Amino acid sequence: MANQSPRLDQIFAALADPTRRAIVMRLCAGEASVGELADPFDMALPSFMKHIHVLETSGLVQSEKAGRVRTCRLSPDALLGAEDWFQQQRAIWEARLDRFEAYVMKLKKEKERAAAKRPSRTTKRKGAE
Amino acid sequence: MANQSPRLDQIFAALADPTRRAIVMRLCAGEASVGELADPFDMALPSFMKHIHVLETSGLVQSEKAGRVRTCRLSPDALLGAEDWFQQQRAIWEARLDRFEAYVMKLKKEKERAAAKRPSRTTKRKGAE
DNA sequence: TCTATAGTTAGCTACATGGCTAACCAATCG
DNA sequence: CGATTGGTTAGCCATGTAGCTAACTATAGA
Repeated sequence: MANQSPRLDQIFAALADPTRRAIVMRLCAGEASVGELADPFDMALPSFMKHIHVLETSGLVQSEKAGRVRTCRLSPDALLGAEDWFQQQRAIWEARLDRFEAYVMKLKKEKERAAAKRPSRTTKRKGAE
Repeated sequence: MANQSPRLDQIFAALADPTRRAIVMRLCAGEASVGELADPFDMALPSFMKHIHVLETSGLVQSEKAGRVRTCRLSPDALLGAEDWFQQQRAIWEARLDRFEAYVMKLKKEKERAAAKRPSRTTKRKGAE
């Protein structure tokens, strides 16, 4: 099953912060330096750097330093990994809904057959879950 | 833009914990009581209840009490909301890739035209980003 | 070389999180 | 009624997180 994945932990934890989500959104539009990224935020640089670091250890962002400027870019693989998790859950959920629907249909069929046998009785029932 | 959404904060924060992800996965397969949910975990009930509460305030899970048993179910809307966020980011990312690819194609065309003009020069260049 | 720029390191505070125990309701069941 | 079960409340503790300032390093530009 392997869903104890510390990678997912880190990715979701990283995305739980609006500042960090904003950084990711910004980087979706293309790479940028730390300074450029930090500019819109009313926050001291060291605080901001911590966010960058969290994003980096989660694998969502990569960066490299050239001269005195560090350029950050998105690592789309990590984003896809998290998206996959949702899709898996949705698949399971939808499979369950299908099964449930099938069950309801079966009930309905049975009810109809019963109604055909003794058509006088009103086919009313509550609590179909 | 509205991506300061505290709802997303809470959803991602909720999913950052492996215990809570496991609960969500379990609930994808159908509703369950607190006791049933807690059973697989080696954790005191009050600690476990905190996780349930986090999931509930994030909107991922709903629950109601009948008699002395509380039954939990998944609220698929919240999950979809988070999934949407990824899809939006991916859309932006892919649009950028398209633009970038178009840009590379343009460069290539230009290079070819240049090469046609003076075919002697070797068309070698590094660092196209 | 001097200065300004772009990050970085260190170290602090306040608060949130995840876990525990102990004690406490409130429905069931015998 | 009395005991059991299923959950809840209260309160404690250790650790993690988000922010800050101050001081430092290292490159780029004048």
